[in-house]
Amino acid sequence: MIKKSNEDAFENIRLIFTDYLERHGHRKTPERYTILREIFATEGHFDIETLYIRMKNHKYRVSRATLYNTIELLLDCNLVTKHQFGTNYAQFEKSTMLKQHDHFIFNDSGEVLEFYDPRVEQIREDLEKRFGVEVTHYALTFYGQSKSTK
Amino acid sequence: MIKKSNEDAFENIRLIFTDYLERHGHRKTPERYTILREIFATEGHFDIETLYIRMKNHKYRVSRATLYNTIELLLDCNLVTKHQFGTNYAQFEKSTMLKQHDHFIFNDSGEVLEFYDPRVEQIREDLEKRFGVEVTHYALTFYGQSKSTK
DNA sequence: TTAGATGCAAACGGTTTGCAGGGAA
DNA sequence: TTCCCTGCAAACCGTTTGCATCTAA
Repeated sequence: MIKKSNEDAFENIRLIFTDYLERHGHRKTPERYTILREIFATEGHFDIETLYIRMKNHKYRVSRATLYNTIELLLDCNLVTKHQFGTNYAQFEKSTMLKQHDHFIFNDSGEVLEFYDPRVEQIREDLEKRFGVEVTHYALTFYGQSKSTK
Repeated sequence: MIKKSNEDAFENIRLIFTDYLERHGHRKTPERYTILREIFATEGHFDIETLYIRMKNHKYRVSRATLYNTIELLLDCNLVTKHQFGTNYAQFEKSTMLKQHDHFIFNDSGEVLEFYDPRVEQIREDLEKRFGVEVTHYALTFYGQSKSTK
């Protein structure tokens, strides 16, 4: 399922996860690696229910409880990022750790566009100085629609 | 409860709401105005449950269903703004329509700081040009903690 | 008079929890 | 062998919905 050219990259992800599990005294169960693999084989954003269905379709025996549990670990070691785009359920995406980006959400379809603007980083730095705080993470999300042709 | 100096401002809010209700053929019920008053007598952010408890304490007979219903109307006429700060429940605040601002959330306490940075507006404009979209609203939220004294 | 609004309680749906059985170490 | 982890199902909790009653228009 994963393209040959991505095998090495995924192997690296695996190692990061393994290292995290070992350092925290967590067991390296097959379920955890299966979930990791499924997530990194997925493009774009996903929610727990979608992931659950997808894994069921792939004939993996997995429970929602384990999905929630494992996602928590993946968030903790920064392999996955969590979003709350104004809906009542959480959405996730695998972290690239390379390309920082923010989101534009289409009001009608919920479709997600990604963009990057370096000025966010400046805002963050000024904020930290102004209030004497330390930013651990942030979310910048725009909502809207295609420009109506006037 | 509302200071004399704010009476005029609130009267103006009332008029905006009345106008909205009339234009949309909605009834001007006492419940709706009571909820409006309670919200505008509140500083900072609130959630539905908190508002419900507060109104019960003030001996107002009100149901959660009506709160959700009325909040929907207040959102629609831009008198109230909705936030989803990563929790699984929504938070709201009365709109000032004057001071645009964004948020910093303390990871531990959930306390909310407000700040303003004009560069967000520039990012928005560039985004609209770049993708040919129209932004209806947005959210910029930073999360973190007080800087550790080194 | 009557259609829209309210209060109440049940239903809904995403997430969390309790627990018996299973498997990594 | 130990006890952490899993699957399952029930519990949880914020939000939505159904319905009988009420009331603004």
